[in-house]
Formats: sequence, structure tokens, C-alpha cells
Amino acid sequence: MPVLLKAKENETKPDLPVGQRGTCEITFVNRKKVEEVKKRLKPDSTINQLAESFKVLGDSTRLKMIYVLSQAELCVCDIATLLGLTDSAVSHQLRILRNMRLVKYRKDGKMAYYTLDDGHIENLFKEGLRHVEEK
Amino acid sequence: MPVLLKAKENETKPDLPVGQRGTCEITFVNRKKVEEVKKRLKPDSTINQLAESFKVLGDSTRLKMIYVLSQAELCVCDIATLLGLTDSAVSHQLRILRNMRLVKYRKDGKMAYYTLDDGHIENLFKEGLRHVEEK
DNA sequence: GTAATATATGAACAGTTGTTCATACATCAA
DNA sequence: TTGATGTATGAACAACTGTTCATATATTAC
Repeated sequence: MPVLLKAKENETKPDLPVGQRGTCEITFVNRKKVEEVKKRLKPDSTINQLAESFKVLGDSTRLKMIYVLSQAELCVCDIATLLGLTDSAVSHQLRILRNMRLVKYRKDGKMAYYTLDDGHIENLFKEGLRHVEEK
Repeated sequence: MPVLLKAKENETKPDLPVGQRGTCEITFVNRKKVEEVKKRLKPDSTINQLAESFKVLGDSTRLKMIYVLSQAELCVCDIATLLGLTDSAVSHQLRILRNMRLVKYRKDGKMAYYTLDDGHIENLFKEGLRHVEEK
């Protein structure tokens, strides 16, 4: 629980130009806590990469692909049939999943067989499912 | 590893109108496997909810909020200062996070103090981090 | 009551995203 | 070689998203 400082102990926002401060002019309701958290902030590059990964998972078409690939190694055609999509749409999405290292594939003649890239991906799916199905 | 059926055993796609079949006319490279996976498909509503949740996590601003809220209970002002955002932007994003039950809040006078809604959220963040930071 | 202020929200705008269509590439059969 | 076919990709378009600005609501101090 936060300890509210008295009004005179509050500080106005130092980093933002005046025009961007909005209406709230108090910086630290709990200065110590805010500074503690500030120290632990992850680098922007890490957060951005993480956001990109979640963004890629944040599409129902791609999520279905992730799910069916957690069940079996499948080719583009099979995924398209399973999900009622064109091969083109599937191929486009698979490239996005590949770029984020969420799936990998092996070529066998004309066919390309896809699987999940590593165990974290399935864990993410399952943990997300727990959140959604809870309550 | 998939067992390729002979060409004569393949079947053309039954569900899509001809115009949407793309160039690939083979439905089942491994019919048995595809049918097995089809049985286990999650309901669309579940997948859609899950996609919505990941979508909400797929934005670096919101992800930073999730992270700082995993460290401490914070008010709108503190989050805005920590992340260099306007209060308005923070409030908008917090509403989105609230709608997906990713954060919850308590009101104390004028202030609104936010925390993560449940443990799954932090687990998702950490598991995602593991994927990103790996290798 | 009025003024100050912490938070919330609607509208609007620029930027991004997913699909489709056409086409290219790659492999195999004949 | 030629044609068939499984996959990949560029362009274009509609649909969606995050921020900003203005404004509204709610609480506190006076």
C-alpha cells in the first residue's frame, strides 16, 4: 500500500515539456517506490522485442497455426486446409512466425514442414489459455 | 516425421470455393495426422479471446506498464512519469488492460492504484522474456 | 458553493496490419 | 525441355490501433 506524501512534498514532472504534462502535475505519490522501479526498468530493446513477439501471437489466425503446430509437424497445404485459409495467406503468416523465431521448418522436395521453434512458445500458449479460461 | 501419401491418395480441397484454392490442390499430405489435429481444435471463441489478450500485450507501452506494475502498486501519475507519457495516454491504455483483466485497481480518493490482475500475467511476461533473451 | 486536480473518455488523425491477387521461384514428372 | 504443382512474396486496399487534444467526471480543499 502506498504512503501518500503531503502536498508540499510532491514534485512536478521534470522530464516532460510543459505542454505534455496533462492535468496531473504530481510526479511522485511515493517517490521511493517509483525510484526503485525505475532502477529495474528493462532496456527498451528488450521490451520492444518482447512486444513484437506478443504482437505476432495476438492474431487469431497465427494463434491457430501455433496451436496446430504444437500438435503435429504440418506442411503449408495442411495448415491451409485445417484452418480454411488460402495457401498464400498461410505462407505470409508463416514467414512472420519464422521471423520472430516462433516456428521453424524443414524442406523436403516441394514441401515445407513446419514445427514450433522451441518449448517456450507452447508454454506461452498454455499460460495464456489458463488466463483466458480461468473463472 | 510425416509419411507422404502417394499422389493418387491425395484429395483436393473440399471446403473452399475453386477460386480460393490457390495453386496447391493437395489437401492431406498426411490425412490421419490432419484429422487428429482437427479433432483437437479449440473453439474459435477461446482462440479469439486468447488472441485479444496477446494483442494487448503486443504493445511496448502496455508491456512496460505490465512490467512496472509487476514491481509495485502504482497510480496513473507515477506510471506516466516512469514511462515518459501523458496521463491521458496512460489512462487509455490502463482501460484496455483492465478490459482484458490484465490489471485491476482500487480507488483511494482522487487516486487510482493499479496492480496486475493475477499471477498468470507475470508468468506470461517472464516466459516471453525467456524466449526473447534466449540464445 | 468554487477552485484545483487526479483520472477517464470521445473524436480524430497518422501509422500499421492482414488479406487478396498476381506473380515468381523451386522441384518433380514426363 | 515443358508443364504441373507446392511454396513464397510484392503490391494494394480496407480495417484497425495508439496517440493527442479537448473535455468530462469525481474528489478534496477552501
